[in-house]
Amino acid sequence: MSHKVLVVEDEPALARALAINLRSHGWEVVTAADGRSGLDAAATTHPDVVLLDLGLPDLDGTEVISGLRGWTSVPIVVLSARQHGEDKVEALDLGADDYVTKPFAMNELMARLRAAVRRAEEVAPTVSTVQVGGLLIDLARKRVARDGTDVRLTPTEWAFLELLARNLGRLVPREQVLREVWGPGYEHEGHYLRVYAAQLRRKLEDNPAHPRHLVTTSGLGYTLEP
Amino acid sequence: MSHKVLVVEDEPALARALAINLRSHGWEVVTAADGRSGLDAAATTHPDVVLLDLGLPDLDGTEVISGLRGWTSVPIVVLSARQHGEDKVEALDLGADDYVTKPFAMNELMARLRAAVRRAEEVAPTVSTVQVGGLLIDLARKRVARDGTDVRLTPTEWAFLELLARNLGRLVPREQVLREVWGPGYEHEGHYLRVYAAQLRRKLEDNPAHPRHLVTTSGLGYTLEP
DNA sequence: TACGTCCTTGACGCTTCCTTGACGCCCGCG
DNA sequence: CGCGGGCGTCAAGGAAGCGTCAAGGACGTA
Repeated sequence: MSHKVLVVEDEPALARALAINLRSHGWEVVTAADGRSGLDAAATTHPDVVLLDLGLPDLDGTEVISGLRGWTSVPIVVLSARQHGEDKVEALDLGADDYVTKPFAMNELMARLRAAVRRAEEVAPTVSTVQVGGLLIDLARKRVARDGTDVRLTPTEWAFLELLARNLGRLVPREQVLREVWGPGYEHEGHYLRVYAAQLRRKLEDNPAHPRHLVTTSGLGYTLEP
Repeated sequence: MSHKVLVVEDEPALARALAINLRSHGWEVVTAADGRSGLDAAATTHPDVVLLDLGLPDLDGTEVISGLRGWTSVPIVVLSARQHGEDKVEALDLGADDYVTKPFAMNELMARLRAAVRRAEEVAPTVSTVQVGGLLIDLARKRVARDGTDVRLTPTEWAFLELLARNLGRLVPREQVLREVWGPGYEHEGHYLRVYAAQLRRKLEDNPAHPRHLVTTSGLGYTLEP
């Protein structure tokens, strides 16, 4: 299956070249043009690896690394123009996984990204399938089985459930659900949440009136409880 | 088996010479005389490799490379009169796989084309045959047999089926089918999907009205079920 | 030129899904 | 004690997607 890389790079030409090359090698690519949006993108898209240029306009590269390391262990590959060892050491110390110096060969960069993802997966293998009670959620095939038999979900129901499954056990805020399932601009359509949470419960819960897995936290959001 | 090469070359004499030589070496050859028709041809004929002359009348060669890399990872071998490294680097960075400078030896060109195809097949190893129920799908020979007897498919039907077969058991999203079978820009032509899914079912399913192999998931896409 | 193959497009009926509205419940707060 | 906001439920309307048939029309070939 294909992996997702977040490219944080402020120079448009290089960002574009990287995106094209990565896509042609089967990566799913998300780009951000500065540190702050890079941190945001990492939080919302959950990439498998981050490719981070140290020379950003808004934040020092080390701040971005710290900002990521505060909450995620996603592998970080640093890209830098500086030849010398000083901030290489600093970056690696802060928690970066690898370091590539400009100019670089695209082949080498690809190899290092692949290696970073591979190492991370050895430590914590990617789950393409999530099990919750009698529920088996197959993220790759976009399917749910309840006690062994397939359950039919509509596209929107699936998008909702998938989002919760990817954040298993974590509370997903109302606004994030609305934004990621219905798109930006729907952050205040709270009614949708209630309708679709009810539909999912009817299809997935043993007792829809007293859900044990798809739990509401009033005023905040929803959680898929293991 | 024979591979298909798309030759994008504006100079008629050279295009003809290339076509003759390639055919005599067992290649199936499709030609295009400018960038735009080259992109079209790539989308409609699905070559195994593209041989691209950078000096085209209508588009910059780099635009052609980007246009291809937006949706396909077919290997690209660039042909150029310019001796020096600048646009070589640019072409390779944009996602070209190899670079040949004019004048060139036909032998060498052949070897590089073969190598490009070989590398591509190593990255995405070809399972040469897929069996689902009474269907035997031979990816290498581009053939389908149903209960032992050959079934005639049109090129488009084949492209559709091949895509599903290469993702056996996985859901292939509507947009991906449209993009990879009809080319970029056709992502919203949902009607094509219905027409061709029906044709394939008529030819391949025991009961076309209740398909057991070519299954559609409403709003999402199609799956070839083992 | 005539023919055959195949892609494209239109029309129609049917099913599925999204959206929206109405209503009742619970709970905190004035 | 009444009120309002967030939540859960049900149902209806319309929009979008799906399956099918068939008629142009482009293209290559006899």
